[in-house]
Amino acid sequence: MNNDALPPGGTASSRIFETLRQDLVRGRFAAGEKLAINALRERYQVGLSPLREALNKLAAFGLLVQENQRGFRVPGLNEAELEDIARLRIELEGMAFERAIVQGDAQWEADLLGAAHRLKRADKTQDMGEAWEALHTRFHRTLVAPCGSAWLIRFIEQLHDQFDRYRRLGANPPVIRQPLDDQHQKLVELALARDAQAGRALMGDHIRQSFDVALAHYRQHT
Amino acid sequence: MNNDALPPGGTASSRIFETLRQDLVRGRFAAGEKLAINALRERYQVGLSPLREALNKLAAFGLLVQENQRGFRVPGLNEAELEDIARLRIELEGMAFERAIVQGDAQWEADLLGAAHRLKRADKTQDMGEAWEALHTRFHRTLVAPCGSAWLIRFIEQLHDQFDRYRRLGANPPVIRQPLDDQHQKLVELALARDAQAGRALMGDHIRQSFDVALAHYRQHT
DNA sequence: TTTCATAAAAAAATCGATTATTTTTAAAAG
DNA sequence: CTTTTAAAAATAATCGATTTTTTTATGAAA
Repeated sequence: MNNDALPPGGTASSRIFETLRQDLVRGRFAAGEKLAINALRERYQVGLSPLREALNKLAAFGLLVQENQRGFRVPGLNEAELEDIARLRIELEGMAFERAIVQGDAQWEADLLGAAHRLKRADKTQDMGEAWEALHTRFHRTLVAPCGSAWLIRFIEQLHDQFDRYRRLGANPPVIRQPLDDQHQKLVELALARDAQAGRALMGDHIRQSFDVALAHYRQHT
Repeated sequence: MNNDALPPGGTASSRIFETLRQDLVRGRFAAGEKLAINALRERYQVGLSPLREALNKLAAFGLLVQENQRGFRVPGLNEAELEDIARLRIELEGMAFERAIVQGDAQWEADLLGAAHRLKRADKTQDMGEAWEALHTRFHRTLVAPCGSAWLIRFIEQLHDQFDRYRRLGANPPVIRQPLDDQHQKLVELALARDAQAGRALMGDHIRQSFDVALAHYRQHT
């Protein structure tokens, strides 16, 4: 049975792109794995042209590695790169959150509270599934949304996808999640208090803690 | 006569990608222009499949805008975005140069001197053509090369392409170039002196000055 | 055995044609 | 006139087949 039907709407190319992006971030493909294009065609029930267009785009975003004349493969994982990604996240998301705290308006405060609330509810009720993941992504997106830089947001989201490849290597039981969730709450408080300096600092701490978790997952995984 | 033959080597897709990337940065397409795929096919003498793969990749890098079901267009230009790009360049290239100064080895020092020398010679002898542009790009790439972060370099190069769309809107006569070229020289000196702080600061100044030039070009252009 | 060359198979890349969607044109209705 | 509708044209997206290149398999020579 085919459990990989694509979402409706848009072009075949854009749908297979988004589906593959998520599957890559979720670790449905092994790190370093060579992608068999024909198998993908089969699995996702999609034509060759839209599939190749999506693969090319994913390679441009760094979610695949493209080698001329020898197709596409899933990028490998390694500790040094995880450090690189985390370090850059600290810089970029710290910068973005600081700017957001300065520039965000009342609507942003409301959005933040909403996103944080939905995430917190999912923390308790759900089993850390994809629903939680989607809310978590949205929460972090909201934190930096009014930073005023489209390019900064673009880079941050790219790094998030990369980071999540490591973070999602293992499960996050409540014991692990608790301190991170508390930080989410405090990030909102600092945003509402308009404390840009402290906000940036806490964002750094938060990413460092997530890094520790992701690193542990990575080490256990290998 | 067809003056747009593609460079040899690699796949058709990779060649048309690189050619289009350069043509976009060089401003051979008007900002906001809708790309007529069939015209491109003709102009660059390339098949539809590799062409579309290249366009998809360029869109992922932000050098094109893709709209589902209505093809590709060249992104527009506007002052706010130029500011955004410059501001991010200051942060990211400043960060990268600072790290490079700390981490770069003797080979880097030699590379820097070489790249600076070739650029300086081109300043005097050439007419600011593509040869100079290539050396200028290489010089800036060398400055940050040993920063230790592949992702940082990736983002910096993306921003460079974007920035150059503005900078190359107009010509840079020697009068304009002189202070910028002097800064190139001083950047090398600070690198050799291992003054990371001052290096970062000067990199910021340099980008700010380039921004002024690019902004002037942009305003004159519209 | 190992190395090298060659043939066969597999996979990647490309092509040309088809299908689907949007845009333009032109005519009809208000 | 302006707006609406329908048809035609143009363009984008996709498909299936072909070509090119790489990888694997096979056997001969060192």
